Amino acid sequence: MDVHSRDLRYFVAVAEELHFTRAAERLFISQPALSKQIRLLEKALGADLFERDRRAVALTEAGRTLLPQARRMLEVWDEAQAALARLEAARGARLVIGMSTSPGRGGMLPAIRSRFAAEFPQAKLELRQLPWQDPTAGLADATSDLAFIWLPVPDAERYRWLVMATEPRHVALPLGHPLATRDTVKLADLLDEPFLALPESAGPLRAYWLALDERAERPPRIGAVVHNPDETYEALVDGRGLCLVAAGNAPLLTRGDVVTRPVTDVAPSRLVLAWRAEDTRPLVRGYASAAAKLAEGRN
Amino acid sequence: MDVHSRDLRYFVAVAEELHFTRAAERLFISQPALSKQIRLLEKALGADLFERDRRAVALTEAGRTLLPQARRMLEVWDEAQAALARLEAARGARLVIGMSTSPGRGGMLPAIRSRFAAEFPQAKLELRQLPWQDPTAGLADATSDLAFIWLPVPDAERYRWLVMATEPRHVALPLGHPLATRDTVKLADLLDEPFLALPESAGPLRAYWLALDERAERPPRIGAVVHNPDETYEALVDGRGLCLVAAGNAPLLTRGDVVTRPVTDVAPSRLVLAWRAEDTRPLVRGYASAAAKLAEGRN
DNA sequence: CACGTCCATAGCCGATGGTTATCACAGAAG
DNA sequence: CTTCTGTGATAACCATCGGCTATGGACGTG
Repeated sequence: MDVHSRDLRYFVAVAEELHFTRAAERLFISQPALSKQIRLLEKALGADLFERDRRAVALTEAGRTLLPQARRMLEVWDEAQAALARLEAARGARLVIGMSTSPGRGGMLPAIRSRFAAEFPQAKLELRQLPWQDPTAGLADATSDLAFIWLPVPDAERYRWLVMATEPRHVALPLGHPLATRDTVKLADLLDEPFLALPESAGPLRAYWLALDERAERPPRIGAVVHNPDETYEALVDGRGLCLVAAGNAPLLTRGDVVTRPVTDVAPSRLVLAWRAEDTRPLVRGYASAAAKLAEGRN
Repeated sequence: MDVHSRDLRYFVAVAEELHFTRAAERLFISQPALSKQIRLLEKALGADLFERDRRAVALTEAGRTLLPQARRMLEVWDEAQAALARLEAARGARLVIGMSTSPGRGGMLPAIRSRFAAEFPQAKLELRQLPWQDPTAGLADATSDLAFIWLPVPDAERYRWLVMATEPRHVALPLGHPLATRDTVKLADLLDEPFLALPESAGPLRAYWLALDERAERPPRIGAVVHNPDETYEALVDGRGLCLVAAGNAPLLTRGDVVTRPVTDVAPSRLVLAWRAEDTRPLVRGYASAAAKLAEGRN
């Protein structure tokens, strides 16, 4: 009998959560899909793996027998992929990491690099800053292999990602602005102000940083379109508008006559490490999993 | 990235044969299907596994890296299934082995039993002789879990099997029959004789033992319909007809006034151990693989 | 008793994994 | 040189699989 490693992942997830709905969430699939797959696995094995007792899910003896074996299968496969990744690395493979804004945030980038290098010492990494016309920082046109970008990602089903930071959004203003005297502001305070906007090509991300969804019927005035941190800084001190910015990106703008203030009633922003869904090269996954271990440690 | 163990089996087969067509045969799939799956695996891994050089197929470095890991994955899965099978056995699971005729053949049955018992000491085996109305010896109605039967199996896609013996066919005759003086006979010698036939319900198997395909335009005369070895023996000594019989089954009939003679120009018969394709219970597979090891040893 | 929680079922749909038929090409044979 | 043979790749097609949403039914709980 054959198995799909996916089904083993599903099984392990349910065995760990002992809760189908939660396990399904963790696996990013629907609960019925998970139920069905587990049922099919049980049918294929000819043995029940879980005892569903209306209110509780428990492993059967067969489930307890299978669990360590399933984990081992998954480990062996991980190891196989790592071996292939090391081979790629040894052949001089190079990974291009794109970013929309420097991830900064207390050495996140070097921390990932060192974890990654520990496993794939020979792999080469190349970092690229990309202008904001491309909200995927080079993933879309495959000039980057992975990218640090902001949700929402356009064409979301084409990508996979890992949330690296969830941060409140601030508003950036020139020092002389009346709101600069406040400690915090509300979105309502900003609705009549001109905004700096991302280029049209940024799609839903442009809307997101203009808080379009949250400003109800009040369309924003666009003071300027900006393509990188420097342009943004200049537009701010010029008084051409203000803009929302992730708390962690505030340092990029507050270098002289610009300050940022928390906006207390907008949804926080999420910085993610993303890659193309169809790009299953082990080295790419290797970088992602180095980042995942780090993100885990931080949470 | 996920894998299907089937794809790993395919990969290992090609790596061992270094020949797609032969590997496909071994895997019981078509060559294009195999080519496609290997291509997809390579694509998913982002690395070529084979170098196809028109006349030769060779492993790439990535292929050589993956091969031992793939084997290990498959081993771990085998072990997982064996563990589940042992669990089933420990719970008192019972396997029913049906047979159309006693397999005999120098202790094949005890040999399989002892191999099987070595791995699953607690499993119970039950042997059943079934009359010839059912050419699947109880598989069709699930009263048997595995069965020793003869090809061709009706509804072939519902079953899987393992060839346990390939044997020339003899003709069984009463001692006084004119052909009994010959050492061997040809099918042509038999075309005008009345034949003992399996019941209609035996389907293609009835046709097979009447050699319908091989007698061209000469339909057989049916002397009697027989349902088990005893009936057959009696019909033979009664002179109601003669019949083809696998060499290994000759001892069942040659107990007194019946002899058998090789028929030199009919295709040999194949005795198989069969089970239902959808029955993937590890214990069933365990019995089959005990039989497989034995069959290997014999060939 | 009404409600919420949670797993199962039903119906639907695109992707996957198989099939057969055919191609393109290399080497062997004539 | 042409033809035949063996091999892997490609194309077109089809059933099954793995996902989704919507809904059901059996509990505990307020």
